[in-house]
Amino acid sequence: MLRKNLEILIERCLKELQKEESFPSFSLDRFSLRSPEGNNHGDYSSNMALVLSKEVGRPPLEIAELLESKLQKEDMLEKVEIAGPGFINLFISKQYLEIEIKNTLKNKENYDVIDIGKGKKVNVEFISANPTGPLTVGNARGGIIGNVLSKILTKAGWKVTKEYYFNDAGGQIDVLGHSVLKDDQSAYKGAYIDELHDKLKEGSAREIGKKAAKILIEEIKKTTKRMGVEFDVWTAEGRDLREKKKVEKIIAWMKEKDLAYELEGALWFKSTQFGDDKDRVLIKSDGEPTYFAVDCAYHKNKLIERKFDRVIDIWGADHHGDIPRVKGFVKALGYEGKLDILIHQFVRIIKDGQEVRMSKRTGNYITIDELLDEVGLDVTVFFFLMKSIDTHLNFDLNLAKEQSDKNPVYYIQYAYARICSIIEKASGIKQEININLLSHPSELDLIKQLLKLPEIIEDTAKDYQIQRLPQYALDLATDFHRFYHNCRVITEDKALSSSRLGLVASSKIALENILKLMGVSAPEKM
RNA sequence: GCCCCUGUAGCUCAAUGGAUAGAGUACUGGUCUUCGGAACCAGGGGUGAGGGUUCGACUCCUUCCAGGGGCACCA
Repeated sequence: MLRKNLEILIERCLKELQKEESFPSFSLDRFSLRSPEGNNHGDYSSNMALVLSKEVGRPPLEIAELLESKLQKEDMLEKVEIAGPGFINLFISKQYLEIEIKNTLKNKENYDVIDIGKGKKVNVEFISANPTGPLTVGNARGGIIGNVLSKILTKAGWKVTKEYYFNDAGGQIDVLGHSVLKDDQSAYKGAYIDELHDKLKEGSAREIGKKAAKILIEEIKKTTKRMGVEFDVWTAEGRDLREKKKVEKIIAWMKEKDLAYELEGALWFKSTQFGDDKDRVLIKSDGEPTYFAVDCAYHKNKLIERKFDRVIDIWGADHHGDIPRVKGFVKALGYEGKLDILIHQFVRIIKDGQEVRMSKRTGNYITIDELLDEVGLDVTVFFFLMKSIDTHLNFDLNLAKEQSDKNPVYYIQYAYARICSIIEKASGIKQEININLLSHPSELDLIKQLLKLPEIIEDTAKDYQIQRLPQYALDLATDFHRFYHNCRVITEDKALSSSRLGLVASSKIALENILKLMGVSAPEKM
């Protein structure tokens, strides 16, 4: 990996300087090594001279010069420049690019596999909507985020379990039963309630609620599959936690550790000891455990019983208030730092210029299935992925439908289809890169872009900023289209054709990988 | 009242504290058109307002303005 090898090289040079110039020692993660935006700032740029200036006690430019003198001797680099206030700009040599780009052809679709996870276990839990109705557009955002993160983490060397957690019993399911019966305690409305009403007639509200939930969870499974999500584990609150007495066990543990107390007939968890702004009820005065109590049992199950090294919960913005209590509990368990809770902001649906207030209680919502029917999976996925999860996004259905023809996702898929077509046409030509024959700027830009995919995966596995992926896919497609426009692949010159064809084959692997990571199809023809 | 998120180009959104704030779309003009034109190239437009931190701020701190969400013995 290009950036990784640069880091190793820089580290070596720093160590030499620590000896020769009696620099203090420092870890590399304090510096940035990034691909600068502007032209002529090199392929990678380091700010370390700027950062080190104060503690070394020398001006940035002087430190930069010392490093420059070391780095200049390296074969991996074509050129080292000092610029601006003290940036060290690195230009990668063509010889080194050749080694890396040939590796992509050798390792094929695995060229971007990295191992920062080191085979450790991570649990990604997402969507987790209760089976009281069909999944809505709001659930789609969480689904797409969770799915992509799971794929990224897998590529990055983690052993990933995708999990859906739902309620199969309790108050909400009783309400569902009443709704299906359409009695005076009914709450949910919609076409699916009417269907269930015709189907389920015999039994109490509780029994009917359970039956309805079972049917609905099967529908949810179909929908998630249609979204391209294959969950590994479906955890049911009643079946997997409450009936197995896991709630009682965690509460007994809390009492034993003096983390719970009784007040006004209820049992409370001392969450203020762990950073929450007030204590939280575990057992209500009617003797029933709260959702929070079950959630404690669930997190203990994930962290301790199933031994996940990292647990990621992906929640909607309406649950942000629950973070302190759940994190507080995990801290009490002694597993602080192993739980990441990701909050994504709401999706507001605009239809015919009007906001659709989504509510299962009013029967007013757009389902994922409707969205997929109208807009299609590729466009939907891309649309959500392009935005940071912190964005409050407006999803204008009319606009999405109207604009699906000019959606950027087609630009990327088109590059892929184009590549497939070239490769088919060039079936008799060898794919063999000779870097000395590739000298057009658009060829070298494309090569450097291809080599960035592992870095994209590493960064995203660490900071979860998934909007980086569509951004990269667009950049890559742009570099390919530009290359295509400037450099004819199939020519009289056999050696040149082979080199360019090798580059095309590399591009195919990269585009296919990034499209697959996002959950977008890679069509050979379109 | 308290807590979380957001405010960037006409619109939808990017930008690990870095250099001249970038894409798409829309608009204007151009290229090429025998490997797929759903292509390529060029242009105009800008960080909600004020203060602070520092070599350097869209980014961090603070005050204010505007919008969304949350503050249950619901789940």
